[in-house]
Amino acid sequence: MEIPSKFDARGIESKWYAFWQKNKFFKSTPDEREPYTIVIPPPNVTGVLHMGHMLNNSLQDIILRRARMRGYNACWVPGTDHASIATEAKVVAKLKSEGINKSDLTREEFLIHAWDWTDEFGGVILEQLKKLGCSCDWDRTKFTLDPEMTESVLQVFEKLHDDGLIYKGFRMVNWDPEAQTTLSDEEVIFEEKNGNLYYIAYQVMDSEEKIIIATTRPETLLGDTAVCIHPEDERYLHLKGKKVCVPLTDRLIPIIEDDYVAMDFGTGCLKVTPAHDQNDKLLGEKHQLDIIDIFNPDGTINENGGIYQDLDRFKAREIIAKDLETQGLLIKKESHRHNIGISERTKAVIEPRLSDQWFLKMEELARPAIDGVLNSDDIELLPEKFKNTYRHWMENIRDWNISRQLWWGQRIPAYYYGNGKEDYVVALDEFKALGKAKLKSGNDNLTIDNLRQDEDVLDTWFSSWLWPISVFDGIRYPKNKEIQYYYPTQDLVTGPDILFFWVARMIMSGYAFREEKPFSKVYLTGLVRDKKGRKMSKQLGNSPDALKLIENFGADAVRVGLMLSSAAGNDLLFDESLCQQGKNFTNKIWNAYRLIVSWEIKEDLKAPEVAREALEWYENNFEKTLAWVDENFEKYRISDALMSIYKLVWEDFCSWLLELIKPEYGQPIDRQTYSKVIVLFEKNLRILHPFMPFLTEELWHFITDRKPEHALTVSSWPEAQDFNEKCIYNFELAQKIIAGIRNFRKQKNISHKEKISLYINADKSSFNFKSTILKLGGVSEMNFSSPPKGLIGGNFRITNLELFIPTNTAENPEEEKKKLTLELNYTKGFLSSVEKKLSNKQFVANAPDKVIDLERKKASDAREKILLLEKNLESL
RNA sequence: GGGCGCUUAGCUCAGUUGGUUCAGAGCACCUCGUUUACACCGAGGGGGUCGGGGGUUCGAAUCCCUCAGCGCCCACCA
Repeated sequence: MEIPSKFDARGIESKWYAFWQKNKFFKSTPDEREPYTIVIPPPNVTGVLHMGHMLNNSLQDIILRRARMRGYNACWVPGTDHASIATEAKVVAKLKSEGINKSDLTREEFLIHAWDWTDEFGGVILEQLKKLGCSCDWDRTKFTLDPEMTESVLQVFEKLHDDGLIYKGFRMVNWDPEAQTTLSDEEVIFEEKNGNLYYIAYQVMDSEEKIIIATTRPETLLGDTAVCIHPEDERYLHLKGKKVCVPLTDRLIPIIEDDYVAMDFGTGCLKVTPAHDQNDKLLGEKHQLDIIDIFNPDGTINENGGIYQDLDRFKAREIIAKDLETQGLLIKKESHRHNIGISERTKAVIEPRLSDQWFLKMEELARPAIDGVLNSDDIELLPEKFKNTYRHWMENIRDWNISRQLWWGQRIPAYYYGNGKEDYVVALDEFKALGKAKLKSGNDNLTIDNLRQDEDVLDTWFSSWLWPISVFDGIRYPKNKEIQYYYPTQDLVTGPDILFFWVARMIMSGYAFREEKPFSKVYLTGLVRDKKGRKMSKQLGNSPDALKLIENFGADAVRVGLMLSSAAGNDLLFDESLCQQGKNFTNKIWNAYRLIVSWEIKEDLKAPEVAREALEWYENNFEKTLAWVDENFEKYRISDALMSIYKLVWEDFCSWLLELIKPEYGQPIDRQTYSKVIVLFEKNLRILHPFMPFLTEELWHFITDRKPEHALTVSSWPEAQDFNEKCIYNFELAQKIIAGIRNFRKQKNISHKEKISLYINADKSSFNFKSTILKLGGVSEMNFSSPPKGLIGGNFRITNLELFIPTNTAENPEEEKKKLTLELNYTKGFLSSVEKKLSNKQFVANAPDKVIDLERKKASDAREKILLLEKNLESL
């Protein structure tokens, strides 16, 4: 049967994935083995695979596949996140395109649409992970809105509320006018933008004077309830106690004094808008100011804005500025760079807004999480530099706004039975709520109809922070077999962008609800960027289609391409050429296989010396590399591990071992050599398998004659053995000699087909890998002696060996002489510099012995070389 | 504004406690080579004042100071 010379990934990937699935190789149930657990960072249920997912999940798969091969009970729990705000925004947009407004729907109707959408697109991304080769236990797939997951979330809410950690507060929150919900502080990103600083004149009452105030947001003057000056600001002392008129209105507001005002910024005067600024709110509370909210939820001006009602906030800013100008109240306008908060999801400019929201007190929860990561090393954060960021955030942690004015998500289990602020109870369902409400109110006549459930839902992260526990149902059943077995999990692999959103909170929830860390190691990957270093984004269109990549290059190639240049924590500058490199590698392995199986085996043939040498070296070399690979895996230096395997297979196995044992064209190979090569090839496949699962599985079945239900996936990771360092060193010497010979041929224009003879000034008995040099150097005769006098040719050095190759072509003696003289002078110069160093008393006194020995050796080598060069010069 | 980190070959990065794995790897590049597994290949080669300056040391890519450039996180002086 003809084997194609190019490896075609397409045909085999789905075949092997189905095979693995059918045999339940990825399925995990608790048993007597040690578990190795990873929970997936759940992607957005309606998301599609992007480069970040590919990187992140390839890493998890590589780590987990190796663990599985090493005999652990490997369990990778997959799942998706309901991503309340992102998904709800998508559903709203879709409905809008069908002519349906969210506001026209009831909550129940909207949720039906949302679930339809989820059922239609949900899980697409999980199918895409299968294409990548991810070895998840799909029977365990979870969704953060699954009934039991939701129940866990509500149970946690109830507990935290009972413990007094969850409270309701009227606070300044981040309002997203686009999604019309509040956001947590973490969901707001700040961007430096150009804006204007407007200088506006406020007429002081009972005075001719006007007071000038600088602001970036003139439209908020509609909500001004005071003007504030510094109590010691001499410029304004005489205005104390007076009132000013808010421009464009007839409202009078007081001038108040507070040392919060910076005298040196703007005009030293501040307008106070308690409804729309955090600091103004504090000022307002301190000075008991009125609060005038001027915005509707969608960011338009409300009825408090008089003639400006219904204008969008940015339009209102424009028009108000213009009106001020016409009235001569806009003194000046200067450009000003400042930070603007933007919604992470919708990119809308955040509006600070006062409202009733639910908060979670964080300080107490943070304490064990700080200790576990920073003091006790209970959890390891990789790379370590993130420890600092983590510390800073945790030590300055603020209460978490967990309520969202959305419908898609877990509805807050608070039930109101009266109109008072505290007239509510928290319970898992309305029946339990009723009982509690009767008890709390003392009113036995309450019925379910008297209860109103809070309208808000919980922040998505309030369900995902429980993920490592709730996927094993450890909230509802803390003693169940699964959670006891799989928890704490081993590794968490995710991007640094969700360190606070998710990782830190999981750590807190782990200690809070299990009194134990959720995972031992956190591996934070870099961000995937394009080759120009720009973030990948839809707008830029620089994000390659992940599935297209798999189709074009094959999943193995894409995985290798991603891993080859992604050191932990470093951003990955992705370029398709990386995948090409991966594809070239798959092809190289494929062709090595083709070569091996093309050999005809002859049973009574004796193994040639050169094959014996090569195999001995490769066996040792393999063990050395394996030890290094294992070490890198322990340090989570996955790309380094892959690189050493890459070189082992491509250079050592293909370019050296196979070239050495390859029989002459058309000749058979002996059984012994063949069997050994197969064993070694199979070992290569095993260490390659976590990186390239499909290709290796395919080849493994070709070269082994195991039963069909066996698989490389569930074979074993090779156990590192002792190796002979000396053997490896000697082979390297032989490699250098061969390279020297090849260089020599090139210089002297001697074809590689032409046999040469070689003189080496070494003891024959101490010289290994003779046959290797004979074969790859094209050497017909090796003499372990100095060349006879008068022989024409050239010589060169490899470490401490002197080599001489006779040639037929006569050298130009003058040229040769010149070259030798040059080298002689150079060596003499080198020697004198070393001797000078050795005669330096300070050096001899302070340098360690091994350094001095080294210098002495350098000197003696140089002396030897000088002698040799002089001898050669003489003979010319 | 505060904190953290980075700067080594054309590109992406290694470089552990200062001293033989110290100037490295992969890719790219240049030269040569295809009846002989693979041109998605082979053999060979060039290429770096280790961001600049200063210091400590017998010895610095590595430690200290300083300057410059870049990146990240945190922080609502309107």
